[in-house]
Amino acid sequence: MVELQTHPIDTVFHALSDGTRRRMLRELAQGERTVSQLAEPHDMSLAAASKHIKVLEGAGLIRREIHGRTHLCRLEPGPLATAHEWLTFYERFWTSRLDILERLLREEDAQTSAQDEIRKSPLKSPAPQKSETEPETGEDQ
Amino acid sequence: MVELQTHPIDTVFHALSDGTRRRMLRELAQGERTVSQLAEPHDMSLAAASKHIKVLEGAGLIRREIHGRTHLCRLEPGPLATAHEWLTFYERFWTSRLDILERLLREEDAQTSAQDEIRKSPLKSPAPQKSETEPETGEDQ
DNA sequence: AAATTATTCAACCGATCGGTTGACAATAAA
DNA sequence: TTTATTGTCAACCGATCGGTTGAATAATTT
Repeated sequence: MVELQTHPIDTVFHALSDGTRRRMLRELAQGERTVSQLAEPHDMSLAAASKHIKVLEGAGLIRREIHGRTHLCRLEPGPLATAHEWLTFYERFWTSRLDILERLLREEDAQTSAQDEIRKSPLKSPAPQKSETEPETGEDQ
Repeated sequence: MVELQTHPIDTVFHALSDGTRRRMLRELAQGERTVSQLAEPHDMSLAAASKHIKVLEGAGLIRREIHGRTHLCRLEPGPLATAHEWLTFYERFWTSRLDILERLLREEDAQTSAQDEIRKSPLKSPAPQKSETEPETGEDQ
């Protein structure tokens, strides 16, 4: 048993990296659900869904209460807050006006310097550079 | 080639689920870095680090500019903003006073109703229930 | 031209992932 | 007491993950 340290946030981000599990969280945002209620919309065996739920539970994203033969799950927002906080560290990179200006300058620089030698100067961008300043969709699930 | 749809945010959360990659992002928050600069602090082969960098690139979290034989990487905050936004949906669950009250009531209810029958009422919590209201560490990496 | 440096690629490895199936345990309903 | 219902468990499967090594590529230095 080696058990090399796995940071808790590893398991949170891992849990969130699966669409099925994200949909389950969305469902739980509406209120408590049993295991079979959570499983129902997903095209997979109950056992598979049960595993997903266990992953969410392992990440601390949900908690379950056992009432007789049914297990009631509810959202546990703590780890989501932690992940949110973690990402907030990078907020300045997508909000700061300075940074936007910086990026624009870099792109402009890339265009004008497309033909000159790239020898010692460590900040040129000769790559194809498709205009991608807008953040991607976000969407459901 | 089946290629079942993988949501972009899947790859973002997956990229973030690894400590090595999160440390690389932190490093890139300080400024641009070459592949070997990013690899250096990590106890693994350059090839392994290179793979991590490719994962980050695949998730759109970084972008690289090739200058001769060196690859300069820089942070691309868009996907981080997307993930942050995604998590923001759940913000009300960890901020709302109403929700805190709700949770407190639920815990109190659990204590007082520990001995009465749990038959038809769908909102009882008889589980051991260790007090966990505080969000976990957050920390570095 | 030869040697060094920066990086990727391809093949391989064991571990983990996401799914299946079939059996099982426990509760609830007939 | 029998029968359903709810959910887990264990074993298995192919795919992906995170790492290795050795070779290849490409640019720079000597």
